[in-house]
Amino acid sequence: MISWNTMLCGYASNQRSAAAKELFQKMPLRNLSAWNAMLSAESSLANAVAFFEVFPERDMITWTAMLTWYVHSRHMLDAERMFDQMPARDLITWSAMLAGYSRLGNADSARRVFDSMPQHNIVTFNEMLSAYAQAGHVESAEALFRRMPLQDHVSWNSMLAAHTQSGRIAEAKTMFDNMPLHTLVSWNTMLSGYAQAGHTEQARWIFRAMAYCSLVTWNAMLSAYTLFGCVKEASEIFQSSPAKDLLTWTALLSAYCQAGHLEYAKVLFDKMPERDLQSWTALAAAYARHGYLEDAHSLVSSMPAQDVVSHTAVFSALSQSGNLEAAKVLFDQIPIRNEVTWTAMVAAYAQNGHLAQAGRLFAAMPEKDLVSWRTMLLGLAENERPRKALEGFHGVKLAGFSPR
RNA sequence: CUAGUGAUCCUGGAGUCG
Repeated sequence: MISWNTMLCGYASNQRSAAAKELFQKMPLRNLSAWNAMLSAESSLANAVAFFEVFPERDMITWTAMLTWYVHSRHMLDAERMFDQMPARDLITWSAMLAGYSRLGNADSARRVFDSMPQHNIVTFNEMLSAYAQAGHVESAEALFRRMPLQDHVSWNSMLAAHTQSGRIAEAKTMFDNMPLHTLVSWNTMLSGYAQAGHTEQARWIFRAMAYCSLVTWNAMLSAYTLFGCVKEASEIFQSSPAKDLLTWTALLSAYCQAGHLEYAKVLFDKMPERDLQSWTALAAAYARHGYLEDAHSLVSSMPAQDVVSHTAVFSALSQSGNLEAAKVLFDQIPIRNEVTWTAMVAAYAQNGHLAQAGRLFAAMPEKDLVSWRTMLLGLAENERPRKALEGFHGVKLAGFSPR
């Protein structure tokens, strides 16, 4: 029984869901542990939901595994629903919820969960740390890092990533040099930190210096090139990488898209062994950005699902095409909007000289970030409203951003 | 650090300026 379950988990961690299913069905008898392992090994949220429905019995692990499916799919409302419905919760259940808000960069909700949970352990501290990092609150992350009762390699790596992801590459380097232990993740973090900061040479150097690497390493090196439109180098990395996953393919796809090689992009897209929302969006956005709005629309309508990003990608291309009327119509039609969507609409109004409309929309935005402020202020400045722009500049500080 | 199921760290898609 134990060895069956061990094999099942092996498939689960290799994402070999079909093999897991086959094994599960061949098992002479299946206990609850086997069912739970199979739940985690499912291939998609939809399959997991269906499988969860047919469980003969459920324990806390079953519920938490299902909740984790929702968390990984970023469906926090469903996760909350699970959390409320389940008969009992333990620290891991709480921790899974915290992880969900952490990934979304929602530091307030994360903090609320963190403060409500019955106890803390190293994992929950790490999750809260990472929530601050994700939200860009590096100082809070540092404070927590120092305050935690002990730090393990995950804490160090999270803190390291907090620095690289906020562009503090010098601090990251110092931290890296002073860490008690370097794991593969630490190396990968530094590699992609240099890559994102545009220090491609340094990234390359690390890549060569690494004794062991993983698919993540290859993908990080790939995106060091795709980020800056180096199609040639990117495809060389792609060719030489020993394994490829969805991220590998999508990274190369977006390199082609960025460089405007739409025909290559399409060929690659058709060759991809699997696609998800992000790969669909990359191609659709490229079509839209290069003026092929029809193709973008037809691609989008054949997509299996849509989210804020895919909607916004097509919308923002339309809003930049000069057709303000069509943009207004689409803006109202989009089922989900976020600050990016709103900002695109504000920019479109401003660029067409409709400052009053832009201002009204800006005031009505549910969330404003630094980019939205900059868009509004530059809109005012470019339309020769220096005084209003200055007033707005004051508002940026009031909103708690540091203006640049 | 070494025997079975659930939680935390690194890689891909959209907006402004650059």
